[in-house]
Amino acid sequence: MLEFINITKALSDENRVRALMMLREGELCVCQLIEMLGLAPSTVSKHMSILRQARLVQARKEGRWMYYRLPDGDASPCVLEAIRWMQNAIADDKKIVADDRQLKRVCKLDRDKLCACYKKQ
Amino acid sequence: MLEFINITKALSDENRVRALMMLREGELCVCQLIEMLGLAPSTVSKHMSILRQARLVQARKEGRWMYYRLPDGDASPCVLEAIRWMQNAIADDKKIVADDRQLKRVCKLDRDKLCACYKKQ
DNA sequence: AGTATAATTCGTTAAATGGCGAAGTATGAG
DNA sequence: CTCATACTTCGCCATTTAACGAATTATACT
Repeated sequence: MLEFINITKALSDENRVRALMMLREGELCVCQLIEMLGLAPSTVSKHMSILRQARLVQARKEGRWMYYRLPDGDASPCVLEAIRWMQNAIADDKKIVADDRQLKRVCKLDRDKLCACYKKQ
Repeated sequence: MLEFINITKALSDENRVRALMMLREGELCVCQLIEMLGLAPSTVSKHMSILRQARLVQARKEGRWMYYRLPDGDASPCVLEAIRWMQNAIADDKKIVADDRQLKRVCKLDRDKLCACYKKQ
């Protein structure tokens, strides 16, 4: 029950759901997520830690960069079903489609431009 | 997206999830849900209206009694998938199993005893 | 008509949540 | 070693949420 409620709570915020959907094609680092979501770094970090606690994402640290990705196949059935349900439910959503397009552009930026998200403030 | 978030929000409260699970065997009236959840009538009513707004339950009024039930097969795929996921995820949960047992007892009480939930206060 | 009952709506309160910036941590570059 | 960078943690504020009791609505019973 606790696992289930943790997952539904994690999925009950639009920005977290958008972040999860952005990870469909593969891992992203936090500065890419900051750029995409348009939120403060601290806010994005908090969101990712909530997703991580719900086991909806896995994390990998490489040097200064933290990468988040969807869990692999050996994750709990509850988690895997949740992700499948989410993807089926909102893959065609307007905002998600727009994010998909935007993400392609963001992924082409080099690290300097990406991390310009910090300098914006 | 709005539909999806409404559903995840509705599912992110334990009492609402318990209520949904109690409806697996068929419809229940509000006083039965009050008895089962051990919450104030106004609180239960609010919970059911949230579930209803998310289309996770349907309602039927018969005289003074309001009955809630799970949606039938022609509900939206998003809703149906959510319910299936929930049931798979927590059918074996300790609290849910305890509720199942308790529900059998509550269903045997006659209306007078059931609606004693109002007199308790 | 008048009363009792089942449920909902309203108003309030305490706790949780999402947001931010400032401060802290850890890693790489000079 | 020192500094910049990528991220996280902390402390704060505004909003939302879950809970309750009181008041209200709707339906039956007498």
